Amino acid sequence: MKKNTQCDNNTCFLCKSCIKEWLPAVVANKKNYNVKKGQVIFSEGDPVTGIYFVYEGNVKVHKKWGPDKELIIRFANKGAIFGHRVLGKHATHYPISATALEAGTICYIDMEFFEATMKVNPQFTYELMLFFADELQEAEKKMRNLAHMPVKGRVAYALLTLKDQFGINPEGHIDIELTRQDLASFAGATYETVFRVVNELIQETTITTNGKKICIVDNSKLLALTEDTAA
Amino acid sequence: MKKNTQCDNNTCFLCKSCIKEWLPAVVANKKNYNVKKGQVIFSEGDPVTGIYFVYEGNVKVHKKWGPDKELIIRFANKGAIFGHRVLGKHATHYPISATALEAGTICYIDMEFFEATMKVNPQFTYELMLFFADELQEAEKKMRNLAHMPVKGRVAYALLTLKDQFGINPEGHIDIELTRQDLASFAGATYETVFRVVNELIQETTITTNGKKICIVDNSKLLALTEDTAA
DNA sequence: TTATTTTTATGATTAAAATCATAAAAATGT
DNA sequence: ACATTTTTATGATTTTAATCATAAAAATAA
Repeated sequence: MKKNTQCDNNTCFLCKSCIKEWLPAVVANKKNYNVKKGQVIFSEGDPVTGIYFVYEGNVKVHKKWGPDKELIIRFANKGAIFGHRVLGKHATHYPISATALEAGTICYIDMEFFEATMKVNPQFTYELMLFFADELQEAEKKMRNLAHMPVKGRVAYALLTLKDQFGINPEGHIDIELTRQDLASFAGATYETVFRVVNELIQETTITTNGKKICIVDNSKLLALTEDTAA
Repeated sequence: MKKNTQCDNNTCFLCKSCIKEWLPAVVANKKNYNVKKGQVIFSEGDPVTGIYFVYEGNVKVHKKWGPDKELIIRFANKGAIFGHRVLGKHATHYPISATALEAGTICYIDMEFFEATMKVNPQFTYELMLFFADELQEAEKKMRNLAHMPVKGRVAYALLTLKDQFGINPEGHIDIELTRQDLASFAGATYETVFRVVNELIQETTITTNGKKICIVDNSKLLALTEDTAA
């Protein structure tokens, strides 16, 4: 990984949540890397060495199944931590992969320093714990959806999640561009099925698309599709 | 809830992870309740008032879908915490339900005291964070399984998980008795499908059953069914 | 700027699992 | 001990979504 662009030490979850006196230590220990589109940052099964933050760009966190299937667990955008599942007791290898969706800059903190950070910053550890609790809630909802919600609902849910995380840009579309395959992997379905479902949503004027750009026209319709009363 | 059996203040995650000096405060603030089989401890959507631990018995944590479907997220057995997802930022209502699988005793800690406990016990908060990280890893694996693994693999995975959590009793079977419906809800499939899959597993002498008792005969076969090379 | 790879597009077919229907057995409450 | 509810059992049918097949368009690399 090329090493040049430096982060501003004021963007990521770590810099924002640790006590100010600790920042010089962070600066001394952090390593910034430039990543290019499609670059694999770490891969499922790699031995754990540290934890990452996004400074610029977007990263997908995914878990593979067989040679050509995967589920995208979440996206990490500006400021977000990733690779943190390795904090658990028996975590010696990354249980997931992380891949850059576009060119950007990431920040790497080795485990040793990260653990010192937690010891010195109980408030940070507390915030991390709260963050995990939120992620767990989200994960549980997603599990339930994968088990019981039809694909159309899951695609609707995926779009709403993307809107929440990335927002709507001035042109009115969700501010991230994913391939249909990535959208499918995020919704937990195949490319073909998601392709068809997206077409349906367009037909019903629930959304409009322009290449990879997606615009939510009828939010309440999407929302309705995620209800357990829909089906 | 009836209130009689008292816990020994030495079993649950809280009592074991907080500093000893804090125990009297715990004892003063805890509330023990006896629950009977099938009793709903709290229900999805109820306003949050506190956090729970299991002293005796087993509890299922589940999330509903429609009027008659659910996904069992996990089981809480002796010592385990449950209801803890409410720690997240915007958590004012329980995102899941908890139901006793058998008669037992639970311990209730109100949120205010639980938050004080975390403030006073950074080590406890740290352990909680690690526990969450582990749960997240497990949740991600389960999501991936629900998205891509066939039902047979998911049932195999469920049985292995149950074995890990509850162990094998002297008679040689997994030390928890679930209805087929609960096993199905845990695997994220319907009763009928799981019923058939269990029959297949019996035919192939991978497992044997005796009513609700399940005995794993060929662990490696079950394990193989959970591999992404199986399908 | 041409070649190669990736992404989108779409129909046809198959497979997996859910749904529907019904009955017997077991467990539980009174 | 009997009535009621829950759980197990199993076949038939339907639905959903995955798989297979193929081609065009778009993006990227040489």
